[in-house]
Amino acid sequence: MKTIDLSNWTYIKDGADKIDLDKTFDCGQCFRWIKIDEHTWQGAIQDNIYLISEDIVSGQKILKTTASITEWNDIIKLYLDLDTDYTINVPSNDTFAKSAVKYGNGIRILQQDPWETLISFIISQRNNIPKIKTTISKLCDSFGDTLSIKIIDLNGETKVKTWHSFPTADKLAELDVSDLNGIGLGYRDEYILGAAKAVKHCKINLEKLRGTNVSGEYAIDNLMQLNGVGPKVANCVALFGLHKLDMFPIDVWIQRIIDRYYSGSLDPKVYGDKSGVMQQYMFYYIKHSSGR
DNA sequence: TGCCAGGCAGACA
DNA sequence: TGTCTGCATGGC
Repeated sequence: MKTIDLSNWTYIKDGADKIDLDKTFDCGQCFRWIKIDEHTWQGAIQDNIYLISEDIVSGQKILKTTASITEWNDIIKLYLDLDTDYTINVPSNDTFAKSAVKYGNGIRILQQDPWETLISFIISQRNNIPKIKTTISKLCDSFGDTLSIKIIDLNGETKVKTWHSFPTADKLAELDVSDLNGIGLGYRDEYILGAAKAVKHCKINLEKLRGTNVSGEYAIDNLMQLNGVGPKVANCVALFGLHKLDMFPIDVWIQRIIDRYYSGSLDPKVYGDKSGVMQQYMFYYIKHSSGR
């Protein structure tokens, strides 16, 4: 059983100024990270639970984590994408994009599990973010493996908490539509089962699509072979699950921006090979600022 | 109570 | 090829 000792944090200075945890975990790219206090987020990476927190020490921003320094360097730093340069050259007359970059600064595009991302964004269609989170949580509680974590608090008292992993493709592929009643998937239930069977039977290989030698366009063509996966969901999976940072999902919010600020037409290529980062800045900006 | 949500598939012209 | 419509569910 994994133990989290809240009196034993690992302190990280390197890269701390590159990330804003609130923006990163609350910008709509992931749905299972939970804010447990003013500065701390809890989530799972590769079925291990971690806490990550922000703090100020001697006037300098630092990160604190319950992970070991080895886990940080080998797993979490990569997951948070802290080694990637997010510099974007914005055209000088593109005032909306400039504002979005400033407002969204600190968002990192997480290197999430492709399978979880695929199912999460199939669920996302015609749903709002609170509903997406509720539905995914029910799916995990019903069909994920139960993980137990021992938490030692600051008083030395031990509590055991349970957590459910994201259900595997093999697990979901065994199910019938009726098994998904009560999850709240609505008409998406058959899309989920179809995707699970496609992955189980190797009709689509998400790990292969994740390869750096595979283009975003090729990945999207493959993803759209799945019933229930259209251009928007495929772009989100490519960006958030396959880490194709040049993909630019166009949802109702981005389309609203394009209509309002770009006279109905915007070529994401103007933002270079990090246009997906720009897309997320714009999405966060329009949803959270008074500019909406 | 009614509106709407990080869309999609299928029908139709 | 482009446009239109129905779709399950629940948060607000």
